[in-house]
Amino acid sequence: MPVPKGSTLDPRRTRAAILRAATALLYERGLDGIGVAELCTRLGVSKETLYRHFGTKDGLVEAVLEARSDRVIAWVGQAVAAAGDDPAAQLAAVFDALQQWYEEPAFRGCALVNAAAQHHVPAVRAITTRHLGRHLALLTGIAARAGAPDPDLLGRQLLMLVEGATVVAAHRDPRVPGTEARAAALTLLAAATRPGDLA
Amino acid sequence: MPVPKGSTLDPRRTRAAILRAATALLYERGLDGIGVAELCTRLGVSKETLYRHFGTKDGLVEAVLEARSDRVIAWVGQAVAAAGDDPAAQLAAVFDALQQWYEEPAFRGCALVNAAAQHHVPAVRAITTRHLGRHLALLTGIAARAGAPDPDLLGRQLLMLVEGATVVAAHRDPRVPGTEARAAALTLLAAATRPGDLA
DNA sequence: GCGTCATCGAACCGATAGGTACCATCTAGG
DNA sequence: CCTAGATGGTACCTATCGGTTCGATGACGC
Repeated sequence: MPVPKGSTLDPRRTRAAILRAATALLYERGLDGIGVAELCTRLGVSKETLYRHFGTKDGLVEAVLEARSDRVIAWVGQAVAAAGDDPAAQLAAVFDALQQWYEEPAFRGCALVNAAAQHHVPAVRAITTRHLGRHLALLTGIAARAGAPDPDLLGRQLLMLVEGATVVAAHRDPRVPGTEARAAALTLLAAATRPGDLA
Repeated sequence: MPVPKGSTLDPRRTRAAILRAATALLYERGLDGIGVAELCTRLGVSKETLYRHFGTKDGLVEAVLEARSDRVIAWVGQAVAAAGDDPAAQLAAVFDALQQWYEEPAFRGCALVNAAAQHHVPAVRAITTRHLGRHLALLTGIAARAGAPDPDLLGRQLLMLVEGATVVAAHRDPRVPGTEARAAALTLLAAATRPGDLA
């Protein structure tokens, strides 16, 4: 039965629904781990609809990744905003949020970084690079507000902790990396803002 | 012409040659980015030979990853051994070696982590987890020799820096992460071994 | 020297992938 | 109401992939 009896028939809503459902499936199974056919049946969507909205599987993948990056950055940004004005508290909030993410049963590492490891295509790599850039900007902002003498440097070091914690959480015990990375991050922040003490 | 006129015909040597050449290709193109057919032509090896030695493409992949893990760990271990007895110098040597790696034109991130992101298969994940474990043991050893009160914790934090630097180097500027991660690592080490100063 | 074994090259196979075409059917807007 | 557009379902196409098989040929151990 084409067009089930009580359906909504709103292209934008359809597109958003596909995007949301496809995000989870592609993350869980991997970009090449699920075909368009199965994807469609799981989404409850016909191939024609999917291809009309996204043109190609790569188009869908890119849209999924863009949306995911937006969501992640917004999520971390909210955690920071909810942490008040103290830069150290904001930094701690970032890693607390990460730890919370790591403990989700579906956690499989950073979707963007994973995607770039799978599709060596420039488009995907560009999205991932941009994602890391946004993450970096967030961390650099915290470093700057904390009065670090070189906020860009400290921001990059913090980004390494974020990404490293994510990798370790994905491949080893996911219960501790966020917390332990948080401690490391706070140590780096303290050392940077008290230049007389160390190194 | 089967069996070219001046060839060596030594199974072990053939297997090793396949392994070595396949490692580079699979790393550069991705595990699913190159098929067995092209792999064989590039290797100058027939399909039958490849399948007789490795059984299946997954078998080849696993052998490649195992060998790569061995090589990487040995390489880092040598860098540590060459750095003398000072734990801080050993730690610095690790990140210097990493930085050197990042600057190779063919650098594409950690082959093991990339592989795990591509093949969600348990066998590959296990190899990657073991690889991280070996890396962790190395770092924990340095932490212990430095007199850190909780070498396991510091080791895991250092591992995060290693993996994070690798991710950042793969997706952003590869010229600085090693050096900057090295500085962060030394800061963590100093903070851990001087508990009175911070945190 | 002779048989065994390793190897190449090529043909071949079934499965599956991404993508297209067509049509029946339903909603949405006027 | 009635048309236009969105959708589901299905069949289909072509390319490619992993893997198998076979015969020809040469190296190597005995």
